[in-house]
This record gives sequence, C-alpha cells and structure tokens, in this order.
Amino acid sequence: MTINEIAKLAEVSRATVSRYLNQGYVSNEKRERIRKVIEETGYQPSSQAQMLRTRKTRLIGVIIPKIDSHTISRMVGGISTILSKSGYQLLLANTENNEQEELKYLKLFRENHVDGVILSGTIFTKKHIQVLKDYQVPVVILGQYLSGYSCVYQDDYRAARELAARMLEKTRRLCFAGVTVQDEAVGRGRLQGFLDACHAAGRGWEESQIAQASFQVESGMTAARELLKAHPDLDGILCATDDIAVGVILYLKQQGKRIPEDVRVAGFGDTQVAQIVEPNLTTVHFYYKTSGEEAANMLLDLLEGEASVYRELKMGYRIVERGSSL
Amino acid sequence: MTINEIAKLAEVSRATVSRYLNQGYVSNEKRERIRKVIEETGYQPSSQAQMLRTRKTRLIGVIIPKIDSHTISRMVGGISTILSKSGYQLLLANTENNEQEELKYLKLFRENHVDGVILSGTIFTKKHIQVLKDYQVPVVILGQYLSGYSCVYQDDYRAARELAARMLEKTRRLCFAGVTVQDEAVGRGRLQGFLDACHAAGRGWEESQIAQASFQVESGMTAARELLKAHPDLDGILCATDDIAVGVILYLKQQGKRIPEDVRVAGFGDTQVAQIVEPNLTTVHFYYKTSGEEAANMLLDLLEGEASVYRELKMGYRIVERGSSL
DNA sequence: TATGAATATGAGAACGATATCATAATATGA
DNA sequence: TCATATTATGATATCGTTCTCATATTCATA
Repeated sequence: MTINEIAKLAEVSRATVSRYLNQGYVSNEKRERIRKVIEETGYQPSSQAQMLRTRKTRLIGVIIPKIDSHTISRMVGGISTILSKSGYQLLLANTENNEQEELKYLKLFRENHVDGVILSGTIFTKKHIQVLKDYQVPVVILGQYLSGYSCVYQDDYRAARELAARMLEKTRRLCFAGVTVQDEAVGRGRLQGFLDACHAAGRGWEESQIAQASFQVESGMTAARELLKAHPDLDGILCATDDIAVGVILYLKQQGKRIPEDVRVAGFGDTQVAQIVEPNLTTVHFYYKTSGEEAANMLLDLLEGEASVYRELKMGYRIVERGSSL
Repeated sequence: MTINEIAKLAEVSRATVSRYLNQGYVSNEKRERIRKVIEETGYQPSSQAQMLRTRKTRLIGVIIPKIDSHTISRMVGGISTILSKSGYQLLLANTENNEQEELKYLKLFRENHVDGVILSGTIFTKKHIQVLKDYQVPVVILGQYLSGYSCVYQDDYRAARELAARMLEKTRRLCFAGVTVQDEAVGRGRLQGFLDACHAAGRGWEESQIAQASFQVESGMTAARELLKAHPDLDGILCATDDIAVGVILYLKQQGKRIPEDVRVAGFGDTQVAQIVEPNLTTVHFYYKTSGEEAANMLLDLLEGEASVYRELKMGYRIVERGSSL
C-alpha cells in the first residue's frame, strides 16, 4: 500500500492524501473518503520515504559506556520513557567503555540519520570535543559537565565534599578509593570533593591514602588491600562507587575488620547492592532515572525549537546514611 | 554530497559510482578516480535513500520488558555485540512489563521497517501469537520457548528440577516462592521443575507451600512472610529469581532464622547480588549474555539467508552452590 | 572468424513520500 | 460589489539512492 493507491481508491490526488496525513487543508467530504480507505486498507506511510523527503528520522542515538550497569540502565530507562512518549525511537550504542567506539558511533549516527544524540560518556578527549564541535545535530551530554554544551550531570563534587566531611567527623584517618581522574565526573569530581573536605577540616593527606580502582567489585577489594597495607591504622574509606565500596567491605571483613566499628565505609550511587551488603552502605543517591528524562527533554527542546541554545543542568543529590558509616 | 556530485567530479555516471559502492563491475581506472573523489569529499551515501530503494534498514528492533534488570541488560549486551559487528543497529524498546506495549512496539517496528526483531517477553497472549503469525520480518524470541518460532531460551524446567532435587535432599519441608505462571519460563517452567522434583522424591506438597511473588526484592520478603506463617516448620525456600531469594533471606534473618542452618534458600539467575548477600546465594547460572549473542546470530542467519527456517535453541545452565544452601 | 560469456558503462525508471506552485472556489470585510 | 483572504485541489518536481535495460568492449573457445 502506497500513498498513490490510497489516492486512487479515494479518488483524490496523492497530494491531498499527504495533506490529510499532515493536517493540511482537506474538505470534509474528501477527508472522510480518505479516512475510510485508509481504515479499510490499513495503510501506513513508509517511514523511509518520509525520512528521505523530510530529512527527519525521529531516531535518537544514545551512546552509553556499558549497558549492564545499574546507574546507566536507570538513565536509559528515563530516556526511553520520554522519547517514546514523543514518538521518537532510541538507537542504542554500547561502547563497552571504549572511547574509540564512542567516536565511531558519533560518526555513524551522524552519517546515518539520527535527529539527535544523547552521549553518556566517561572520558572526554580532545577528539571528542572536536567531533562534537561541528556536529550537525543536537547533542546532549549525560553524566558529565562539558562547558558550552547541553548537559545533564550530577553534582559529584559537592556530594563528595559533603559526604567526605561527614566521614571526617567520625574518622581519624580517612582514605579514598576512586577511579581514573580522566573521568571528570566520577574520577576527578569525587576525588576533588574528598580532598577539599580534608583541607576544610584542616586534615592533611598523603598520596598513599588514595587508591585507584575501576568500576568492578573486585577492584574495590584490591584497592582496600593496598590502602590497608599503606595505612594499617585507617578507620574510614570513601569509595567513588557503590561497587568499589562493596569490594572494600568484602575485603575488610575478610581481614577481620568490623564495619563500621573498625572502619567506616561509604560509596556513591545508591545502587541495589547498597541495601543488600552487610552492613548496609552509606551512599549518595543520585537521580539517575530523572537525569535521563531531563536529558531527553532537553534534547526534545533543542529539536523542536523550544530552545535553540544549550543549557547546563546540574542535578541534586541526597546522602543516605546507613550502617556502614554509623 | 550526493552520488550525483561524486559522479560528476569523477566524470563517470551515477550508476558506476553505485556499482563502485556495491562491488559491481568497475574498471580499475574509474575505480581509482571514484575512490579519490570519495576520499577527498568525505562522501557518505544517504542511508535514508538506500533504505527507501533497497527496502533494507539494517535496523533490528529489540523489545525488552525492563532495562534496569541485570539479566536483561546482560542479554542486550550480547545482542549489541553481535549486531554491531555485522553493521546492524539496535532499536531499543522498553515495555516496562506491559504486554500491550509489546504489541504496540511490534507493530511500530513493522511499520518502521526494521529488518528483524528480537523479542524478549515474559507473558505471551493469543494476541501476541496472532501478531507474530503474519509478521513480515524475522523474529527471534529470547527467553521464552514458543513452538514453531525461532527462539533462544533457558532450560528453566530442568534447572529448577535439578536444583529442587538437591534442596529436597537437605530439607524436610521445602517451599517455593515463584512468579506468575503466565510467564511460561520463569513462572511455569521453574514451578513445574520444583513440583516434579517433589514428586520424584516421593514428597507431597500443598498449595500453601507455594507463594507468588513478583520480580522485586520486596515481594520476596512478603512471600517469605506468607510461607513462614503457613509453615512455621519450613526449612527451605526455593525462589524463582535471585531478587526474590534476597528478599526471602532478608526477611528470614529479620525473624531470627539462621541461614542455612534453620532455612536453606536458593535462587535463579546468578546476578550480582548472589555473591553479596549473606550468606552467598546458591543459584543457577544462566548464560544470559551468550543467549543474547545466540539470538542475534540466529536472527542474522535468518536475515542473510543462511537459514530460512526457524530453530529452537535451549541453553545449558550451571548450578552454583554457595552458603545459603550448604 | 564467428559465437557466446564475461566485463564495463550509462540512461532512465523506480522507491514512496512531501514541497512547491498554480489555480479555483468560497468566505470575509470595506 | 469588488478586493482580498482563506480554503481546497492537483500537477509536477524532488529527496538520493539502486535497479533494469540497452549497448559496447574484451576475451576465450569452437
């Protein structure tokens, strides 16, 4: 079924059918004839033809570093809700934490047809900036702050600083298990918050109080081992993610430490495991799903001309104190 | 940049450029000219025009019930790996466990002319079968068995039967916390495995030994409460998912029960929490990521004509015994 | 040296919609 | 009543590819 056949059956011109479909002028008489024919035939306009002609695809490219992560899948959930409500579809690209893949998909999406892109990256290189600079369609960055670009991100710095301050009150020697500072948000932001809180509390710190982990539980165990080796007297570890914190807790318990009596631990993200690990984990709740929704809305504004200029949205947070730091 | 401009610059016909792009006959001389022009201009064929002309979109629709679930995101990860390797893109639809949404997306995808669909559903109604019956593009069902259709699914029944048999050896009164039997795989399959294991072991069972939960941890707690009320002497609970099992464990511990000494517990799925909850959870490891990969490969076979007929693939499993049932 | 494959090329149609333009009919206002 | 919006319609061009077909050239084979 094509628009031509509909036109023939309804005894009108192809143009009139198109107008019917796109709310143009159509007399009641012909409108009814067309409606009937479309209903009988179950006609659906070819979206490919529409895409070619209108240069709009109603597809949004979503680039994420890892699909099987609670924080990210929550964001994707939020994005998906908003987009589908507005009749857009979601083209998903999973980069498996490979920045090269991010660039590849940015290019692929541009060439291919998306109306806009939501990029949830971790590490931004100069290459990224360059590709983003003259990108033909609107892009919203999710989870990272990037000056001059539309972005939705968490207040990692303040959250870390506040949580660290609370931890400092209860500890004599607080250590930090973070991730690479190439990751501006989770790496740099949370570390800086920790450092500034130490400074504000008049507490010095040494390089050896900071361990670098990755995003897995296992790396948290390794980090805890390193920290404990360098500082056998440590009585607190602030971890850049809940998964790291879980690894830290597992290792500390293995070593016979009691939590929180001997060592207080906290994480970030308020993922599912925070309420399951024992003791329950003190952590920072970020509004990931809402962030995804906001990013999608921001992109829609950009697409539908409500706003032609970028906006930067910093999301709030909530510290959740549980057994691991009491 | 269009193919016409490339043709003009390379001083050949549009058809020759098209042949160059689609490995048709082109002389070395012209081939080189075209190559050079394309390189200089950075020309990329319009995928919309290609879609319209070839009636292929290189898009695969993926319908899932919930994005922020460990099992599902692992499957999506597997799908994504395979598809992107073959130059297909993934159109994601998240139904939030709403079967109506599934139908909606099946229709939407068909209209949008995806090349194929991977459907990871939980509940199949007659409506589903009817829509699938005369679906114009290949569909692979993931996670459920559907006779006569390409599908990749877990051996829920055997896994449940085997795990239940092991649990029965160590318990006098084993209960079951499952999900709705409308879900053939997780609901019906795992329950039936449990029942048949009871029968094989010469153990009767009463209706009240079976509680119905949903997919959340909280529902596991409720289920445990019901079961414990009906059977204060229970010494084992087999749970249809890890999350339910975690809820069960949390509730039992709250009630002062020791695990596994007083009550043995096991789950299904081997999700992250299984290794974090205390005691660690005995569970069934399913190869979710591999299932996703297999489903994607199956679809590609269907698409690329390697196989024109459906295949049914039942995946193996591995029982992982941990502290909760020892 | 005919004969037929295999190789090579371009003109023009087709895919299925929307956009532009010309034009007619009707409604509105001074 | 006349000028001017507003409503209504269809013919035709266009989006950027690939497909079909006609035709020409080269090469191996009988």
